Amino acid sequence: MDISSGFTDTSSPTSRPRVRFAPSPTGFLHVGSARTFIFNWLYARSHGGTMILRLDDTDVERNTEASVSSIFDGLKWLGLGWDEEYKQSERLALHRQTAERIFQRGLAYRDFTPAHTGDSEKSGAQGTWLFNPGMRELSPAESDRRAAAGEPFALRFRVPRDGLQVRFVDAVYGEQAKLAADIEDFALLRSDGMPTYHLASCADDADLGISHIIRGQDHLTNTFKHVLIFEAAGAKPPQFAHLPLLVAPDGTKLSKRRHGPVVSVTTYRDAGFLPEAFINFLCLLGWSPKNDREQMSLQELTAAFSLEGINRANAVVNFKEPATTPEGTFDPKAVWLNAEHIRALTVEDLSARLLPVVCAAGFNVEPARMLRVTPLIRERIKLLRDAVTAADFFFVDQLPPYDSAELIPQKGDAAMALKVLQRAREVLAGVEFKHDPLDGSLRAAAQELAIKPGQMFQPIRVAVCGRKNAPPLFETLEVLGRETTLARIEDAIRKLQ
RNA sequence: GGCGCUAUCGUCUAGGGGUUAGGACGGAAGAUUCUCAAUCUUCAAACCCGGGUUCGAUUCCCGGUAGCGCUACCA
Repeated sequence: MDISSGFTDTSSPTSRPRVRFAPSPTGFLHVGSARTFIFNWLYARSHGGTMILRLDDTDVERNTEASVSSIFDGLKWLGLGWDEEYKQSERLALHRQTAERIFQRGLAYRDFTPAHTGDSEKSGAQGTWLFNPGMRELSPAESDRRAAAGEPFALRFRVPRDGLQVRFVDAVYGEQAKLAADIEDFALLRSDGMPTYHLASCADDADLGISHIIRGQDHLTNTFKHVLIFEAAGAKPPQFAHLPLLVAPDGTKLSKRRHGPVVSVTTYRDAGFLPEAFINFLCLLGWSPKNDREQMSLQELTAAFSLEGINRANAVVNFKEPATTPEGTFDPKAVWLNAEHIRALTVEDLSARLLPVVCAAGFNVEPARMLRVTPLIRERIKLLRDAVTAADFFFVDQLPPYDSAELIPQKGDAAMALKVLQRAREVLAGVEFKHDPLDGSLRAAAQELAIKPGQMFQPIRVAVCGRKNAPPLFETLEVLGRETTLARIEDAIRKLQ
């Protein structure tokens, strides 16, 4: 008889799914984990379900507090939140009870073999890797005797060795089947009594009433073991949905060691990504709304999300391998999406997000001023950080030094630049500092000097901005004001003389 | 090695027995413009290979190849 699950969806249409994100605190939150969190969250929200955060911290050796706070930092930035929170290390009693129940049913056995020291004899004689010979067949009496004598043991699942097929249906990968004979007698309890990931995870999933397990595809083959555990523990396995993995351009799975900080969520935060843009980007990796939509708000994503839209092939996060320049390393699509989301923000909202970034860069900026500058740079920045270089001249008293040759307009010379600036000084002393009057008077001045408007504007632009590429001139002058403008033109004239 | 999964432009993807194989990012060219952006237009760019099935396969099946995953008293 086959052990199977998931062939029928017994959940009624009205039942609320319960999903969980279960990171193990052994490192920072990386982008693949973030995407798993997001997909779970989206599924829960789009079905009126419950999102659960569970720290899978059964590996005492490798867990760190720093990792816990790093994961919370990342999740907090995403801003999605969750409904319930658990820590596996606080649920050990449940895990042991579950192990005991499985053992009592004869579906697990004690393995007194000393813990493996390494990868040793895995590829040895065929079949021997499946279990430790001798232990599986130990008589109950002998097993009890050695246990009573205090001999340490690991508890192993007694995987059926007949022709049994373990089956489940994956919402993404379809029907899955595997011969139990190809599954090793995996451990449930370590010799120190601590549960393994497989046991703790299944025991908790059952106990917490998890209805859908949405996780990385690296767990696809583990799921056969999990189905075995659920059944042995007398629990109905939940629905499964495995997500294609996020990989680096070289095809290998993302790792900080190999690929650097681009795999950490906080790197995106610190570079000035909008969380909603980052979420949008991650959603497009391995999932598609199938309608050519790309830029989507969280509401739109929630409405569009479905397990059917998830595809099966690994997705490359297309960052540049040598993580040299911070901005140049990100996937160009992520950067583009961020720019799209920036433009979708109201000026007030964008301004409020820009302010702390600019202040953190060392500029002393009033909120009111930021609000006036924001419309001038919003189409010129892709990451929030870009505001620092795009708008610096609005925030300083003294312009940083620039080459006076920059003041010379196209097809002109220093004499023309000087003439332009001197005329501009006169004009700007009298005109009202509003877009239209500035436009009109400066164009008129160009005509008087018999030069093109561009030749008139460029020296002024460089004089007030300190560089050639900048926001539109009249709006810029408006924000800068007469005093600053005239002072900077004065400086420019001095540079030319 | 064993077992499992996957394969459409450089990247993310849509599609699906008969299509000019669609979109997006990035790239190139052009338009617009006071510079830069933004915007608009255009262009280049893909069905891994081999067998079947079929009137017809990129699509369905099988095999190969490649990549990835699991194969721990890690998760």
